[in-house]
Amino acid sequence: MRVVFLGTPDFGVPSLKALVEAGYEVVGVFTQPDKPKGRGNKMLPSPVKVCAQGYGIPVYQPVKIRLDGVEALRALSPDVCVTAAFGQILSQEILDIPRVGTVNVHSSLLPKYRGSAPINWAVMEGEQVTGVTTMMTDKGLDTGDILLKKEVAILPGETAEELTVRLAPIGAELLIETLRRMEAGTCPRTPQDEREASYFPMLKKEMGDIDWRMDAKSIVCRVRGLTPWPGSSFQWGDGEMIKVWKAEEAENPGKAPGEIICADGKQGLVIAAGKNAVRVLEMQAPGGKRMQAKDYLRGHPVSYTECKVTEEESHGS
RNA sequence: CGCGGGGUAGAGCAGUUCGGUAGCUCGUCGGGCUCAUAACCCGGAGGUCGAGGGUUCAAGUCCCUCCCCCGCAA
Repeated sequence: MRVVFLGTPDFGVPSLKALVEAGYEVVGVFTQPDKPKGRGNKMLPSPVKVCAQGYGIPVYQPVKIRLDGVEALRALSPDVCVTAAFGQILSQEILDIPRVGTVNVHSSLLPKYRGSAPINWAVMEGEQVTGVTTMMTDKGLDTGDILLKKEVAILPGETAEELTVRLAPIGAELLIETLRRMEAGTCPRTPQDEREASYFPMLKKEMGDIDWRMDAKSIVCRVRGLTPWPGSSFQWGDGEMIKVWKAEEAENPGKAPGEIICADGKQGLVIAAGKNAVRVLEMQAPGGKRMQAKDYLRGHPVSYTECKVTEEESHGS
């Protein structure tokens, strides 16, 4: 089978590797163009590109595949296309190119958590189980027929970042099984149940602003789900922004949301929330590195008595 | 050359403006107090101040070069 792989971040790498190692003829890899990234604005290739080059597979980086990538893809005459966190929307014209169709590896139990950040949202919503799904891509956003699904438990305290690392190889395995069964003609294919469907939007930086009026459990879930990007942060009164990397629920002796219950090297940092309170375990100040809250507090005495409480601006969108 | 912060004891920091004996909190080790303790008291160990060069009677501090780390923005 001639396979064309489309993917961009780390999540896709195990799938690409699995394809190659399972003996599929990966004739081309599409990935997002290199972008200036990181300190110094160096141009950085996507993880999938690096992996593809390691195998000597031709790499294509159209800005918008549905506009400037169609001919390149057609020229590869793939039997099947495989996508895994590619990051670009495929047009019907693109979907019509591979003979068998386009298989997508999606990191949730579809039809739940459609959208571009399923892992983050599942964690943010406090789910205890999620998984990966392979599906036939169609014109809609994660709406195609489901092929195979595998459930995976979300561990207590696990962050989206950690879960992504665990899910990626599981997705790769499921992908190979899916292709094998498709070739054997034994792969199930079932339409998604729209009544069960849920869609969650792309992450935005503003989602990282901690709203101390929410209950502590939700805040902790968001901290986990928004790791590593955009991260969760709050502001000391009118002072520095602090990024929270790790937190847990704690008791609130009756303080108002945003009030600092304690902040010293011995007791650690505890801030009142809408319900209960949040104990910050790992934090990071601007310009500083990530560290244990107690370590931070030893060298940075805190004089504020409360944190800025997110005001007015209506959330959502 | 995108903007900016930083590297000082095992950890987190102060000290650098204006050169003059290396400080703080915690940890650690020893001792004490206590029914007891993550509490408290006393004492100790632990540092090529990121690297190299320069200026100087004298450099953590001033000058030059380099290495490494981090935040923002994308």
